[in-house]
Amino acid sequence: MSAPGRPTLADVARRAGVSLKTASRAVNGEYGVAPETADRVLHAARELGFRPNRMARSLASGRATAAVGLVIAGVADPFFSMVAGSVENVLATRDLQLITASHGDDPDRQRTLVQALVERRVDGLLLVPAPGDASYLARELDHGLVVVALDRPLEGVTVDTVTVDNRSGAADAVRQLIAAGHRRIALLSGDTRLWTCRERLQGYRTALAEAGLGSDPELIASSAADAAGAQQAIERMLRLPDPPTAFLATSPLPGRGGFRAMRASGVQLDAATFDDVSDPDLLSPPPLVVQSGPERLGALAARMMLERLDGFTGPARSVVLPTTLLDAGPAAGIATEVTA
Amino acid sequence: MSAPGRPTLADVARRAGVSLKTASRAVNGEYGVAPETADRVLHAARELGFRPNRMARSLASGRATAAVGLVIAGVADPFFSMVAGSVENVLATRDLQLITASHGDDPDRQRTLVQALVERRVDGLLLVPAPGDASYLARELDHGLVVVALDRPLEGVTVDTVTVDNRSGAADAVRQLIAAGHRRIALLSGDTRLWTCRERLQGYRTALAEAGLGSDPELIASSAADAAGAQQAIERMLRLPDPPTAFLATSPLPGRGGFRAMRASGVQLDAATFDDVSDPDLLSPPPLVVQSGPERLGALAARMMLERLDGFTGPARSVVLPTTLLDAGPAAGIATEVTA
DNA sequence: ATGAAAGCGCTAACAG
DNA sequence: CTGTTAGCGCTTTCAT
Repeated sequence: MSAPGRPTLADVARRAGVSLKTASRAVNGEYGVAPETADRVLHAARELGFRPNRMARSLASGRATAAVGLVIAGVADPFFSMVAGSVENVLATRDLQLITASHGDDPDRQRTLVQALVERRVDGLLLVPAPGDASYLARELDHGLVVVALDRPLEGVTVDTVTVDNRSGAADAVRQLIAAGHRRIALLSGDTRLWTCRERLQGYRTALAEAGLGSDPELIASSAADAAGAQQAIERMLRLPDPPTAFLATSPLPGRGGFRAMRASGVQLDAATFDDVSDPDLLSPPPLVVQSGPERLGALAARMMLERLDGFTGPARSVVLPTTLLDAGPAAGIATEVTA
Repeated sequence: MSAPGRPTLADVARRAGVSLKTASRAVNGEYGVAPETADRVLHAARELGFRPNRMARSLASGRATAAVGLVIAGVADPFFSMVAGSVENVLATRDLQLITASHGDDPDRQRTLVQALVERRVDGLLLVPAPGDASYLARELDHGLVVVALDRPLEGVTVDTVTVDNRSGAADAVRQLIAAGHRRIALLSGDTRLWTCRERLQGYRTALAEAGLGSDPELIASSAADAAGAQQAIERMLRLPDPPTAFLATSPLPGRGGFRAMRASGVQLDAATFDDVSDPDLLSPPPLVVQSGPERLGALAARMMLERLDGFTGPARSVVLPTTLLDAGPAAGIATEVTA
């Protein structure tokens, strides 16, 4: 009985007895409309339930769409959802809408998503790059697309980038474990196609080398991207003649797997893990947490994007943020046991 | 040196030496184009880096925008991010883009967001309603907007809704605590403006009443929406002459607060909590977890929306899903202590 | 202060 | 098989 499609501005104009242009002016609150006329138009609009069509608007005006795309590995992942949250907060200050999409670290999927967003003419693209070449973006950049990479660098094109110093973060954590007396430190790595994981592995190796401890391949589980895989890996390592006394997990999931392994086998290890954002202090023993700071990453990337949208045209900037080492509870307790 | 704006279909047509319409057909892979001509057009498109403007497309064709809005309390919240993830998965099967936005339980903000999404002409709206009246949606429904509410009912309009049986979930958890011997069970409630929290409170009361245990106001902390508040509340309760021996938290955050309180005061309580999605089994003691199942909620709501988009026009449906009670580890241990 | 005409980038009818 | 003419809903010129 209703819904003959949505009312258009023409409908509003007709109902108010004015021209299309006058209605447009009134609705947009522009100058040059008699207060009384404007009132009449606004009234008509309200009665009709008029909602301007933003697509038509930006098509006609050539102005921006006021939407930005956020392409991440996975929305459901707490780390990335925190990134999304902080991005949203920054964007909301400018009434920019967020179109989110996940590529699940699949480069082809990423390409598809980027294309879809370009076809929607988003003003900008915030990207947590999937592994692999992304030089196809060059063409979009040429056509004026603003792209900011975050958490990982983008391969194949040069754009504003904000990452964290993963190597130092991992190295610091390992150094602290070594200082606590550990000599056999396992590494539970997430997907090694990921730049972040590879960097963290480097940091791990560096810190071990510094201390004159070679890195034992048997203590490196590089295919333990999920909790179950990591758990098995640790359980296997615990059966070694010279088992680990501590571990570093390059992502939260393997870290949790490590804790499960401890639980299942009744052994206590000192733990260090990256980016565990859900109350790591309630775990026992409380792990060392290397924090990338997802909110900080997202907020900074979003701000860099806003600067570009505001007209900044300098060369691509690259920001490398330091990680924060959170000691969820001193690891000393276990450590002394080990050294004793 | 490049970027004279994006190439349009007209540019492609000109370069390929064909008419606009032919170019359109070729680009869209429609019938009725000589293979050789199509090839020429596609080539031109590729060279120019042509990307169809979807806004123009849907404006001209009157077809849908292939975008749906997801308005939730907060993207950064793990529960809602899991909802978002499952929604995205379902929508991806139809190449629908997701525009996400958070209202932070502010009804005004929700209204603003809904309006913005309507102005973008999203095909549908998935909504975790903020508290308060939303009858303004009636007008949009009239104009053909498809709305599906999830996790909470929408006040003021009748739309497809998918929620869970919060009362039974809470009651079941409390019953189990009672069965384990507890008589003094605290309630840590999140924001009581929220329907879910109020329902859970009801369930809590019901289960206590069933067992002939009145609900003691001193054991109900209804302003403990965050972890810190809940922690303080529990710590206060522990100083009561007759302190609680267990608690039920209506949301994950208060639940975590409860665990912090236990830790800080060195007291062990049996715990039950709603929707703690991050390895509750690693907490000690492992809590009972009442699971709303965010993925299930999101996926079902998304599917209901797809049915509507596919033309289903029946009356509004309301699905109430059962919760799942996850026993992260038998609570019996502590319970026997209590009853002994 | 208001309006008529043209056009944004594309598709939808109809022709040829 | 291909092209022409409208027109989507809105904003621009440029008049009046």
